[in-house]
Amino acid sequence: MPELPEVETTCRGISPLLQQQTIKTIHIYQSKLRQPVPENMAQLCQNQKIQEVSRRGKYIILKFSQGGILIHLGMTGHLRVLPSLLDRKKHDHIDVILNNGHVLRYHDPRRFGSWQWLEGPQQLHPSLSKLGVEPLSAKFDGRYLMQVCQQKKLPIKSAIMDNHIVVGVGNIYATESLFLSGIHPLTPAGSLSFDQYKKLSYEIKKVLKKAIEAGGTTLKDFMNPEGKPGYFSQSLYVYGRKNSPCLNCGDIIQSITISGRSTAYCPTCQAG
DNA sequence: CTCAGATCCTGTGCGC
DNA sequence: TGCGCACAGGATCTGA
Repeated sequence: MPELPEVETTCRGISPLLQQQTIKTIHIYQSKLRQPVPENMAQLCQNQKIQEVSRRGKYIILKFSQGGILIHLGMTGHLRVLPSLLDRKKHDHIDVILNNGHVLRYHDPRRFGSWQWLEGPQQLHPSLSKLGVEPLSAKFDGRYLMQVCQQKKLPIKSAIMDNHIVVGVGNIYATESLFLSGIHPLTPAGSLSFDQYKKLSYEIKKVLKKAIEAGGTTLKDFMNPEGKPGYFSQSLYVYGRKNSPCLNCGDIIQSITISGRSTAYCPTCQAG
């Protein structure tokens, strides 16, 4: 389940292997992803030179001199650069073959990901145009969070998971950052104190940065077929710990459903 | 406008 | 041991 840190790690991992490389051809074995891969994707990408590999929210962008590819890993997507075309496995859906023989391989069992062609100014693409601020940017702080949550009655957890407000905060890190902030996930978004907005934005940044740092150790694996990049055995305080004792106070971790997502919290540490 | 819920997909892990 | 089912969740759409 790639969240922002995993996507960032993927981006950093594949970037040096793709930069300035030219695409020879693309093999699309399965085009039925979350939305169909454009039929002319391979054609559009042929002989294109990858100028830059970047991330926006949970999207990875391969930029050409004109146009580019917009990749989302969905729930179970992986990108890996391999030395050759050998050893294709089940659920390997797309291969981008470079002139140097290396292969950027997309693997995605659940096919929740997407590959879109990017045309014209990036920021105008429908998938990018409405995205909120980057959580690790200076724009994301207590003041911003307070401003965008004003008058909102939906749970604060739903608000910080809303792409239009802030990108890249999925269920795991939303759950964790609320615990670390001592805020109950059902608290109406508009009713936090300024100190709570500050604390929450700070904890979101902190938990994401920590995860990215942990991911740095797996960067070398992006060129290793046997490696397992992108997933961190990070210590989680509440996520997935339903009915276990709180690591802070010993109370039993509860779980509720918010917007269809399981949400663990400590009734004592997150009372208010 | 605001917000909740359904939808897409398949591997995993649980109970019986 | 094996079967069946609930569950996992990001983005997008629908409808109250």
